Amino acid sequence: MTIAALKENFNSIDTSSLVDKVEANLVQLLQERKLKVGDSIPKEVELAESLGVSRTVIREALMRLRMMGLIDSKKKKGSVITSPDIFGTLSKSMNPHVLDQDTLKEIFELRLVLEIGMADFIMERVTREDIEELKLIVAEEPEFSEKLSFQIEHEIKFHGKLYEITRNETMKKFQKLLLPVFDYVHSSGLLSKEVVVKKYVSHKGLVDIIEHGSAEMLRNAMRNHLENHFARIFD
Amino acid sequence: MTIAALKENFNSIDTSSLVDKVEANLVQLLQERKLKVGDSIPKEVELAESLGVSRTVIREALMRLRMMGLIDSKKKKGSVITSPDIFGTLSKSMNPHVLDQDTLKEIFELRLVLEIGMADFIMERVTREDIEELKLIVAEEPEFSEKLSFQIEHEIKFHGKLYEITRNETMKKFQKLLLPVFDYVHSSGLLSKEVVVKKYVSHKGLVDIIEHGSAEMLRNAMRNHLENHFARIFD
DNA sequence: AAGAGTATTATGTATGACATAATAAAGTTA
DNA sequence: TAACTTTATTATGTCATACATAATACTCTT
Repeated sequence: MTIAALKENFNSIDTSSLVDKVEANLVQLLQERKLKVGDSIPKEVELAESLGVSRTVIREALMRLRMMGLIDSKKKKGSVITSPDIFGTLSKSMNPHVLDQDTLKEIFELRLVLEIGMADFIMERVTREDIEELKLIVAEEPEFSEKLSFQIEHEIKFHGKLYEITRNETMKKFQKLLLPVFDYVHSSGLLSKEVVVKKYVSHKGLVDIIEHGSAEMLRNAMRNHLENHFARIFD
Repeated sequence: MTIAALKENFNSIDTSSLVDKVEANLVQLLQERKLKVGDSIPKEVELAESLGVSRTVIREALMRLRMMGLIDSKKKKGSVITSPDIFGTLSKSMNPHVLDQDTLKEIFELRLVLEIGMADFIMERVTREDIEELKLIVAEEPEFSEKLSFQIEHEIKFHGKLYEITRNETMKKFQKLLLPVFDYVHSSGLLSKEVVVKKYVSHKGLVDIIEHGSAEMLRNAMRNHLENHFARIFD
């Protein structure tokens, strides 16, 4: 047996706590029984008895499930299955103040990646109504002289609509999560370079392409539109 | 006051439990003190005393922080600050078996978005060594006749390397998270359409572009490379 | 039969106790 | 003195019990 194999073996000895096991147990139970949303699971004391552990352990395990968005606990009612919201969990830790700088920058980049990459989904799923709405939003675009908060608000509205067009709820939620971080990185002095407020492809330009262009064109236009941000990242 | 405003107000009445408050309190404490990784926080009993709640509540709150990846608890040592791993939290709930079908499909899409969108970061940050490594990986590409598991393994290796080239750890972790889901959706009968094993831009083609082409070219090539997947999603 | 009041129930909180593992301290041997 | 072993300490992990609280079910009154 090699050293590496030994270590592997050593690491794999069961170091998990009781709560860990109970948690795994419960998750397994949930997926085995194929429970529907709204179904309720056994009471804490029942679980404690049937699994042979204290209610404390059960409670901690249930709390984890709750944090995972698998269940929701109500007094008297007990715990019921809920549609798991993967990003609900994340939203807690996605706090600019608790994340280190490197991670913050990386999240900033992640947003750029998303917006460029989602072009195909926008072009595939955009409707007549979406385009009309986009045009409306663009029409309301604040003047360059107006308050910064207005401009940011408008930015969010426009790009938020783009996410909506993808008809991908997960992506939309993800964006909502990234937003405060993006904002934070953008406005705090985290990025060395200054903001160059050159005008590249405008929102209007993007809408035109969404209406008449192709996915490929949209990708390129979006890349150009985001040039200000990219310029701050790359040398 | 409008109905909506009323409801807003109504929802905002403090319905949070003690644990919620303590949790918020602790998070605030951590960010205020600007604690470094490795620093330890007060013991459970101390916290319980100073905040005037039971140890039970403290423990539940600490467990949440632990799930957020903010702290790590060791016996005797107490709890210490850790570099928050935002996706560590997610990995638990990112279980194909507990996610509903719609979410699974959306995650499938998310991966496609990422791979197309990250072209700029690849082109910006790729090194000579990366390209050599990519070439090596491509050279090892299994024959079309070989076992499917080999091909999948190779896929993961190649695309994993691409994520690595972005030098974005967060993105890489995110991909690692998405991987099992992607795999699950791909192989389970979740997508209506069959897999069309037409050959589009190959891995080798992608490497060529990374070596000699532009970000724009890479985006288009990647889109083409992923056509098999897109075809299964779009009608 | 509708409403008010009461009982029940399951989670939320509090407390105290012991188990366990990691560390520190003390002691032992070369 | 240094290295090793044993013992003590400490903080988290687990357990048990009791009471608080809120949501539901039940009963009684009118």
